[in-house]
Amino acid sequence: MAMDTKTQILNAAERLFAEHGFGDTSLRAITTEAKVNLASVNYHFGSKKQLIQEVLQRYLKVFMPQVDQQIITLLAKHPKPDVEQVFTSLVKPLLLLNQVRPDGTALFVRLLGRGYSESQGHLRKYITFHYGQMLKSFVNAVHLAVPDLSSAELFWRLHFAIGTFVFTMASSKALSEIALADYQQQVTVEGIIHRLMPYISAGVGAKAHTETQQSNPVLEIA
Amino acid sequence: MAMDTKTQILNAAERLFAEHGFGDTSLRAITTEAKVNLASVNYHFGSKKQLIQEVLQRYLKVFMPQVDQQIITLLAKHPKPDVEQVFTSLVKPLLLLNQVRPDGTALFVRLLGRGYSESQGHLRKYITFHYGQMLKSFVNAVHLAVPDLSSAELFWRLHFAIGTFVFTMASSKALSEIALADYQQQVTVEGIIHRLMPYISAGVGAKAHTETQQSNPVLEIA
DNA sequence: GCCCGATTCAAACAGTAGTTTGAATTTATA
DNA sequence: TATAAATTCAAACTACTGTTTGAATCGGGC
Repeated sequence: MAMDTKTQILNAAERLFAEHGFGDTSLRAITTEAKVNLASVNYHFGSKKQLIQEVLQRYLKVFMPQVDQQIITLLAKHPKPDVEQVFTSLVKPLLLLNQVRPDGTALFVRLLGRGYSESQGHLRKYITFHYGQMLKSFVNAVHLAVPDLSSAELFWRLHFAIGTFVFTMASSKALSEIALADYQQQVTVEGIIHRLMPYISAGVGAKAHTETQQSNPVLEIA
Repeated sequence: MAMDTKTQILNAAERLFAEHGFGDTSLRAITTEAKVNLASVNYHFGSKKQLIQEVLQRYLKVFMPQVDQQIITLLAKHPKPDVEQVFTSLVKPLLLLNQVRPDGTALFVRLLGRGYSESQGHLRKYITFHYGQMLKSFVNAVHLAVPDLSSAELFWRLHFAIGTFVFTMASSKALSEIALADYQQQVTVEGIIHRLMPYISAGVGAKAHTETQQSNPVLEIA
């Protein structure tokens, strides 16, 4: 059946993409793993680029509305949430992805990491375009938690947070291996996510340093 | 003269590597930019991989001893430094790289970002192998600043910090463009580095969360 | 049973990659 | 200046990429 082939491709692709990255995973590797013909990727998806999008979309369409829901619930209970509450509201939606696919949480966060590192902004634009409103709700919630930060400073802090998260997840396999070898720690993606929360929360919530410390005046624009 | 060709290749390579990444920069693009023959890369460097190493090595061999020096100086003055002091001791060595090459600081941090994201651990191993002792000094200094963290927790925190730094630097060009368009901020790499310090310091110094919160017992190893 | 659209398949295509070759040329040495 | 080594060069080589082609095959509706 047709749907089988399509799903087999998606499943094989996400595994290989997560492990080796998009650029270093060839369609031949995917179709071999999926036990389907090479041409079926272009038949069912049109191109490799669209395949990548559909791989991510399977998770994003579940994840983003869940986050939106969590933020609404959080703000209803705590109109002035603290930073850790806001970021922790990402955890449940992330763990829920294990119901989308076996090991879905780990796959998704690794794919996200790959996407951000490899796609020179394509993924950021894609998410902004398709989920712009939900993104804004989240940013606003963070701003409620750190009202003293300027919008510009918040922009930087959030991208620092994305960097922390995305890099850690993209490297999570290597890091887990080191942690096991050097510290006898058996690590799961879920464990890493929980470990990240205090770091990101403290970082985003840090008192802003002497703003515009060495920077030139910002005023040449009327 | 031979040295000219070699240097021209290094200069062209680092610029293109920093902008497009290692994988997406072809030797043909490098040799065209450097106005030298294609085969001269393999003649002078042996392979693309070795070229990448030499590009990084030009900075690492200056940067790492400088960091070592800074840490020694810091600990002499403050045997119990705080987190921000330790991380801020990276700033001067970073800025010094502008004397290695024009715009050297920006080039180096971007190359480092690319190296960490693209080379699946090769760069980490390379640095550990060649600069292991200096690395340990730095880690020890951080541990002095956050003595309450276990070694394992410190391991994670430091890799979170690397992630923050490396991702931000690899994306620095895109982020700067957004900051300019959306916030009329004229941003320099030096400015970003200073902006990172409070975030990273607060993150690494954050109180450890309920350690082994949901994790399974670690004890199946005798 | 036949037909038609959907799907699969092996094969080839066009483009790019890093690397190698061997002759031409430049540079240094004596 | 003659010789030998170092370097440059155009060209080809091998390998791999995503994509396309056109025929073979499959499945459901008449």
